[in-house]
Amino acid sequence: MQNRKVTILDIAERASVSPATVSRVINKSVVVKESKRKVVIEAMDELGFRPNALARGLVSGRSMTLGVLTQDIGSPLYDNIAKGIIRGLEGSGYSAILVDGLWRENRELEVINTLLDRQIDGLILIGGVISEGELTKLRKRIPLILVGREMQGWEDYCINIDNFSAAYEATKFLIEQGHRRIAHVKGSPNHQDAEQRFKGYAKALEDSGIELIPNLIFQGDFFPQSGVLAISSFLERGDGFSAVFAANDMMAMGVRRALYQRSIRCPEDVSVIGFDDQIETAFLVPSLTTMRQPSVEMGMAASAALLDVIAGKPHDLPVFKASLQVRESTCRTG
Amino acid sequence: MQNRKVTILDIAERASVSPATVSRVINKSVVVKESKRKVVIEAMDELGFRPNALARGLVSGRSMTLGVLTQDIGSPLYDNIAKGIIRGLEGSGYSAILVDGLWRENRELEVINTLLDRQIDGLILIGGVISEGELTKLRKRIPLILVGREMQGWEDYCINIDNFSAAYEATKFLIEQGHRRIAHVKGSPNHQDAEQRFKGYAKALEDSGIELIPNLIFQGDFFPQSGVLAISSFLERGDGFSAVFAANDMMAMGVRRALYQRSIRCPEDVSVIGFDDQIETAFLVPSLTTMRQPSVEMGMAASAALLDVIAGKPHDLPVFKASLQVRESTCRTG
DNA sequence: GATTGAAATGAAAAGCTTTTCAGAATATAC
DNA sequence: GTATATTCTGAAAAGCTTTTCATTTCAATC
Repeated sequence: MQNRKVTILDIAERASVSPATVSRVINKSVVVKESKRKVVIEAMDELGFRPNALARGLVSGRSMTLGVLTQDIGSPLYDNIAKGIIRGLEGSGYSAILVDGLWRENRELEVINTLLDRQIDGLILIGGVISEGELTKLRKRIPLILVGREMQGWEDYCINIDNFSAAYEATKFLIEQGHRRIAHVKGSPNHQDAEQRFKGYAKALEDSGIELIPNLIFQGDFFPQSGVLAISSFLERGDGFSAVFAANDMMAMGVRRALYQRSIRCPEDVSVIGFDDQIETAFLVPSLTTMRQPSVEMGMAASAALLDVIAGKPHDLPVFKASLQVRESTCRTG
Repeated sequence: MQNRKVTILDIAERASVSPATVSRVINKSVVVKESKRKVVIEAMDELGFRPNALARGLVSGRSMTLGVLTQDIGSPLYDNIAKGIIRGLEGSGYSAILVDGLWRENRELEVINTLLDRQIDGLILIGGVISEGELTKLRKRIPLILVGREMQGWEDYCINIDNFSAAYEATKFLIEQGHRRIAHVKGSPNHQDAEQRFKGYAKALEDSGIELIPNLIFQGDFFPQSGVLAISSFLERGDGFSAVFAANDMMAMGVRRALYQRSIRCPEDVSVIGFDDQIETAFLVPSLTTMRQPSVEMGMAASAALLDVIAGKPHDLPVFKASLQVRESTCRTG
């Protein structure tokens, strides 16, 4: 490790100017005479000077750091949102600290505190189970954007697709294909999007005069295995079904797998529809019909909006819509 | 936003002690008399004091922040490594800034500089294409761990599976199953692991006295689509094959998909083997035979090692081995 | 050439904490 | 009760930059 870091004072000395002037050159905050500017730049190059972000943040009050709270790194949807967020920061001078909350409120609050300690300038929450009360407190302290989650009266700062409508549309699509007995694999309990998707499913059935059969609802957890278990459960209980709507693609894969193991053909015997449109879904056999969620774009919108909020500029959020990707895993029935 | 942040001075005043004493209470660096300690703690609680990490980092020289350079957020393997890294930091007081290098050396060096500006205490590189020269410079400046990449003479700081041997084993497995014409879908050019996997494949053929057929090698990019293109290419060129070894699972899915579209059965007509063992692979139809890579564990080992290096303690890296997961996509031939 | 105003610059403070050093308080030994 | 060693504590410096404020420099005007 090298001896001592080169500071703005070293530059000042070498360029025979005051530290203040060096700072002005770096930040272009005030014009400095070209001759001095040049000699300062040279000095910086020669000494390989890089300003200390900690010191800058301390005095300026802007750390140029954003906090991003995701819930579970490695989950395809959230990773894509995070990717969009980080991509959207490119060229802005901001960096993101990524932490995960593991869908536990305590943990979420704890890691948010470590972010606040680091004097982040803004915060993006992806999903999560923090209570509205805590969120209200939080948003008073720091510029905040919510992705994949909604909050009453805070719509201008939430980025989400309408999960209810999207699930409604997915279910409606199955109904239009002639399906009457449509099973549903729910996402994790307490996940807002999972709840909304379930409600959209239920409403679509209701609007079509189809009775909702509790035996055809399975409480999953967004992992593929729960799709497998769901099929076991449905079959065991004996209520027939010709279609399954899974609250995400991974569970749909599990469903598909379980059908295959029991020699139930997809889509001829049972149609399967997923949610999210993970990149792999188009390559499955059969390829998966699913509701696409523009996750990367949503992430990018989140960071763009947050930067505007921080800068005190007006921001507007694009409306994101889920779109049905009809592929091979669904077909007309009866 | 609230008026002014509460500082250590406010606490000092309220507790009628010096700021130094407050600092000592916070850091437990020196014992302070119990009576004072108590009153300081009370003052902190009442005022909701949280120390400013920027100021701490500036004076102490330790930012308690690590940099993590991944290449492409959203890639299953790397996300799992990142997950392991972040998970491994839990309870250590360290946070991670995650940046992506997009497999472009320029970009990688640039984002590393922004990390260094933030006075990170250590750096983990996941994959990447930074030249060995630059790496050598870098490791003199800052504690460094490489994951998913190797460097001559720097083995103590690299965490990786032996991609060559793993690919050798995968190919050997196919050969033992009676396959002679084994195609290979390569990973992205310049990716070290992709190269190694190809070499392992080639060596296994050679050791078994099987000629390597250039027409049965396809240059992929780790995305599923290249698996599809690979099959087109193989078939077009007319050299028959009974097995395909894809350098990762996503390409294997593409391969599987393309076979299906041409009514080539898997595994009866063509066996397919992947690499990485993404969570979904066990649920595919047919489930995918693949080389498992313990990605999360590798990430956790990386942060554990880095923390040791930073602390000046000796560290030792576990050896990670890929393990073949035999599933349904492969079978005996001939 | 003196005067005025604008532009450029420097000195010093500020931002918040840790750490050093010296001094005060307390305990121990005689 | 004094001398000595120990334990605590506070003042001040240090860490590196930005920002304020005052001053200097310079160009423009009369």
